[in-house]
Amino acid sequence: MPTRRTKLPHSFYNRPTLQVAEQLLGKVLVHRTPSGIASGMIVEAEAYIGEDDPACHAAPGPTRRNVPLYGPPGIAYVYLNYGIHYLVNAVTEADGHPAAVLIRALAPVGGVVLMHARRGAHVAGRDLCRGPGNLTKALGIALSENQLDLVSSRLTIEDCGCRVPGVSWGPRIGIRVGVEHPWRCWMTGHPSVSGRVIK
DNA sequence: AGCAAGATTAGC
DNA sequence: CTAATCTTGCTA
Repeated sequence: MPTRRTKLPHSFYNRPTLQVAEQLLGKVLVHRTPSGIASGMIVEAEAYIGEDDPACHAAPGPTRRNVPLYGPPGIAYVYLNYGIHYLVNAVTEADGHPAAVLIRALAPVGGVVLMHARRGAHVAGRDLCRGPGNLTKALGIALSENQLDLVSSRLTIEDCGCRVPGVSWGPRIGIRVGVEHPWRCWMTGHPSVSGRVIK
């Protein structure tokens, strides 16, 4: 019998963001579209916490773009980065407290054929959802998925009962401010973790 | 109104 | 190393 998958409840996200980030590792991000269902296990995530975190989108205060961060936990925050890539976050902590976990990499679980169709047939399996912009493309996540409820919408995060063998922590990558916080976590040694070095 | 920078990626 | 491409927030 396959392990029963259960959607993570809102209470899962209504906790300190670092704790949510670590516990999201091993969980499965699922997107159901008319084209089919695609899913992947989260292997890398970063925490962005409050207006005092210079790298958090909430740093300038509330704006039209970052309003989801100020809303209730368990909601998706999707935005366009560099004008090209969509990045997906899970909003955390109590309503009114802006914080979120950025999903940076997945290990493909289901819908691999669909992922190849979206990303290109030449892409290696371990690279299909490697990197925050790549995984949204593979799962078909765009601005239309912004503010979806991760508990009850077509975009969900589920617990498959997977055990995480090891977790590593380090500085967040791809940012120029806030690098002093070791708020990036990943499954130690997993091949789908984005290991890009930023100068 | 104009401009620089940004939680990235692919290609040369 | 650099282009691609668009929203935000600051300056004028």
